[in-house]
Amino acid sequence: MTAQVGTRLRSDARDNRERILAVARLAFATEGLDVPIREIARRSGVGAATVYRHFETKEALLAEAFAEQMTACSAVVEEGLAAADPWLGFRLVVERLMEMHALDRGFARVFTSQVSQSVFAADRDRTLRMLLDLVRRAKEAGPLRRDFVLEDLVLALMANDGIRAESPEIRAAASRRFAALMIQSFMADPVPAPLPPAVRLPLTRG
Amino acid sequence: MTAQVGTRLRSDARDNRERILAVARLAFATEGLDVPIREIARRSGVGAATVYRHFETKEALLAEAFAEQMTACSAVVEEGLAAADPWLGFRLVVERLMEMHALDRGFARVFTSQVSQSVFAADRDRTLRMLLDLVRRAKEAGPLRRDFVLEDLVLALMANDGIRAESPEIRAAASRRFAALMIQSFMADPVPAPLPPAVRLPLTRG
DNA sequence: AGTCAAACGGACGGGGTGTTCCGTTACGTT
DNA sequence: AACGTAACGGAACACCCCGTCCGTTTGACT
Repeated sequence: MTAQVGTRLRSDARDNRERILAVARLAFATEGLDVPIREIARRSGVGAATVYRHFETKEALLAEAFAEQMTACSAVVEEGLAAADPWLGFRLVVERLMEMHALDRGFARVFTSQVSQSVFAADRDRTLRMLLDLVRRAKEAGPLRRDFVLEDLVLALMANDGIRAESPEIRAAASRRFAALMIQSFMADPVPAPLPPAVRLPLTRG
Repeated sequence: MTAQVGTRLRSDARDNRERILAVARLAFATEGLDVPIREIARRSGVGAATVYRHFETKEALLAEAFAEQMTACSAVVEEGLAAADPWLGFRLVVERLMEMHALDRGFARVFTSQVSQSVFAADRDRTLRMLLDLVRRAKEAGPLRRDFVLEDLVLALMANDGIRAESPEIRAAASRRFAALMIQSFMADPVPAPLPPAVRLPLTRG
């Protein structure tokens, strides 16, 4: 059973727990969700059993590892809601969410995972529902196209997750340009705006 | 070693080879690249060794299975090049490529795979290079934004691959809407156009 | 220092995958 | 019909994964 948060842990246990979480966050962010538990244990300097003593299953570890990312998403949405101009707030949310997802492969994946039973679905849906108000206001204010639906943002986020690159830096750059393009497409009366720099993907050198 | 194409195969061998290819194409298209070779062998009614006798490695099987999809891509681009209006041609290419990728998870994945050594990279790059002319003409004609680069299409295709859904139908519908959005964002002087219907993704029911 | 339960980690079982070995089958030719 | 070989397929190999068991270590408290 997962150790209770309220329960006093032995000092070594508490240290191990936090070290495992830190290692897991980094590993999942940079390498994706399929990093083996054993590998996380190895990098944490513990045995595999110790990881399982602290986290019932791999999904439990994922849930805890991404908890702060999840709340960071909520924070971004709240920031967007607080903006004076709803369209600016909406843009900010799109840009920030996509950047977060670009910098954390693992989180991006679980955020858009389709499994409704997932531990993340509830939090994600709450975050997205908060956005509904911002969307409504951005439509009323004019700049957001009327036929935009929340699912379009989900679509854009899933699409953003599809962007792969050799390094987090390149992926972030590609994601920035992608976000700018998507925002263009969400505008009711688009005024062409300059885009972030294009990225050089490992394709035709021509 | 993979059986030579020119070499006369025994009738049963030839039958098996084509059955394996057909099964592999369907499996990779509907279930993705990680369908086990064993499973493909089982569905083909042969042993695993028989698959390996016809295809040196799994990647070789992938290459051959997606060969016709690869040429279909070239055909789409040529169709686009042949269009009288380069912008219409460009739109057609984007829409058709994205639809193809939405209907074939496996092909989508290998087409945008970053491994330059990949057997697909050469064909893909040749196809993309053909597009350069269409892009240039679409820019000169006016509708395509001047700061568009070919990498943006690759970006869009990778993004399209990120769209996941429960069924191929839903994925295709989502992809259609996504393609329309991307095309909007590629326009130099966007005139808001109606979008294909929104998709109901398994998220907030609100 | 002594004690004891909490915490640990190496080894294990069960399952999966790509690929190969080798004894068996069956096609095609005489 | 007989025969040689191309082709076959089940079993095996090597590797990796998740999750658990159990004998050993170690922190905390007296």
